[in-house]
Amino acid sequence: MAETMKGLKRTSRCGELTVANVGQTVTVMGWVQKQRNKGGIIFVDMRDRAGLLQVIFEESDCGAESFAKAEKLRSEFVVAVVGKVEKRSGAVNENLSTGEIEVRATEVRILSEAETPPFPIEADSKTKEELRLKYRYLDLRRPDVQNNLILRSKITTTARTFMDAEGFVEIETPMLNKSTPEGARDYLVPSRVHPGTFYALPQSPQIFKQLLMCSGYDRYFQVAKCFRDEDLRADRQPEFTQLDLEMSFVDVEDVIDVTERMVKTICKDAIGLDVGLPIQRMTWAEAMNRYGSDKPDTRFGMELTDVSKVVAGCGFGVFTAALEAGGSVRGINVKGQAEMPRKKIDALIEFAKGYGAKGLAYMSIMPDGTYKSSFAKFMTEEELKALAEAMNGEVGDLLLFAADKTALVWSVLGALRIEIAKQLEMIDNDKFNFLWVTEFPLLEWDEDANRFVAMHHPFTMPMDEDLHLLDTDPGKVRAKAYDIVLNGVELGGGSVRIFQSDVQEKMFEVLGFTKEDAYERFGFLLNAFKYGVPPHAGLAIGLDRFVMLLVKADNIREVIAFPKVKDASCLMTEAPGVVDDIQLKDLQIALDLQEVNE
RNA sequence: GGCCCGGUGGCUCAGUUGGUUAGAGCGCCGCCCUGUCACGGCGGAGGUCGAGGGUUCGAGUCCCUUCCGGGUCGCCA
Repeated sequence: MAETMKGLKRTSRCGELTVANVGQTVTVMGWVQKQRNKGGIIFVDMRDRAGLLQVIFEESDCGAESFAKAEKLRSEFVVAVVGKVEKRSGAVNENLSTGEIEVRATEVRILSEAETPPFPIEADSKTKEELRLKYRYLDLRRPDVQNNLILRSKITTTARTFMDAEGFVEIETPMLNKSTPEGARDYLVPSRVHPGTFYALPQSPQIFKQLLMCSGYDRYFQVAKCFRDEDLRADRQPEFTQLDLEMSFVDVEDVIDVTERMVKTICKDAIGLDVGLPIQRMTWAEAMNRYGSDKPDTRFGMELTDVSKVVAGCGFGVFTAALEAGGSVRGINVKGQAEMPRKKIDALIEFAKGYGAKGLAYMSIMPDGTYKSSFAKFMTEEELKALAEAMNGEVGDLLLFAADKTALVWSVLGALRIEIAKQLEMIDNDKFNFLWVTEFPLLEWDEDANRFVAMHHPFTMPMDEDLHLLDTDPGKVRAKAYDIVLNGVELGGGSVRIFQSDVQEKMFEVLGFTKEDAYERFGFLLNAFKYGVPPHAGLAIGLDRFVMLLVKADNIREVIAFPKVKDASCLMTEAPGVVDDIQLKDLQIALDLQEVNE
């Protein structure tokens, strides 16, 4: 039934034609968006990745055979049309880029017929994501997803061009690697040739790019696919892409400089956004104290205030107990929300509990100047007044407090601050606030493992002025590590790497690795360092998140062609799947599946 | 693993304190229509209410279990 395109050659995309093409005879090919049959005249909207084009069929132009075919056209048929570009004699369609013109068909061929799709192929889809992902090949026809992927392609091209001009060499690193537990779970790939052994897919090209520095490539860049077998989120997929770079003979400033110029170039190219340089910087300590987060959203205020000193010795046991346990009491001031209904406050308390808070203390400054508070009866009028003043509380404000271990207080208020800002629509969606967060702690204490773990990774260089603390007070050591944050989302991060073996050994020691452990896992890197290693540093930017934020998508799946769903499966291919016994036998793998009950 | 939200014709949704034969818009199918573009007119088809069990005279609605999708905490060096 379907016809061939023999003898025809496409002359342009549907959406690319303009008034400049009027008078030309063109051949266009694409999908039928919509057919409108008026009887003696038929309008067909054709669609390709460039946009829509109206084709007009009249029997006097195209002959009886083509007219009969035009009558048969249904949505998503693939057609080739030969015709002449004309200025519309009817009304102009303001909504279309091709709205001033149309193609008067002289011939049509039906290259492929189509069943009615399970959901409409149109922008701003209202269809359930489940269905869209099952038929992703249809969903990918929709103009908004197409625009996202086309923009993504443009961004990687811009990044490559920029990095090339800056003297970076793009080098591919292996997908099949040795597993180095520590950090995220690895995706494992069994080896057939070496039964019982496994490759691991890379969580990042970290070690390889450091080795490339040892090998003298000086400046490395890669659009790198990475894999982490962890649970998904709206901005997290098990496989994702990083704009990954590493540089030799540099320090923090050099990496920040080249990165922010790359980011600026990409933003300008992709969406015409001017990013002012230098990008604002904030130390990790300042970010935590002001925003309760190491990736603060600076598009709105409502910053945290430490009131530990103000409430010290007050009569409210929840506050004093937290302080005695070495924690702190901090609050946020929700301006003008003194009258927030009890029900909404309770919901916020529940929200805080989700982050591990035992509760939230609140205090409203009423219009008559009195305080309505969950803890008023435990405090004197003077204490309440001092607290309100410390919070810059004015009439009409709602003050919310958390008291606990400081890390928990930060996390609770940091999350609460964002939740409230969303509820009260305090966030300007047109803003793109970039921020560098610097001077991260080198280590963090792992309660479960009862030891320090690297906050970034074990090759991160301590700050020069904190080096001496590595022996005496490792928890206080700050690292030459930096994250770039956009609108409260961690866009990327990196660090200066340790290149002196004595510092590296000390680091492993603090992490509780024996020399044998260290060599077992990273021997090739440590050995490489013996043969002349340049000081080096690098960074990686999450490409998927970057694109997501630039197109204002609300999840990362909108900028990935074939994403996985929450449980890391693919609704279209149904991956992961079971494999043949023959394949398993080849790999000498026996399954030992546990019944999942309880 | 925990918590929260959702699942009703192809799509998006409505469905009251449990009560006749489960509705709407869009889409789809047929006929008509020479300037439509959210085309229009006339007619029509299409539903195991995610699945299983229970309560009840009676369940889309209440209860239990389970599957699927989303958000989030844990997790993500």
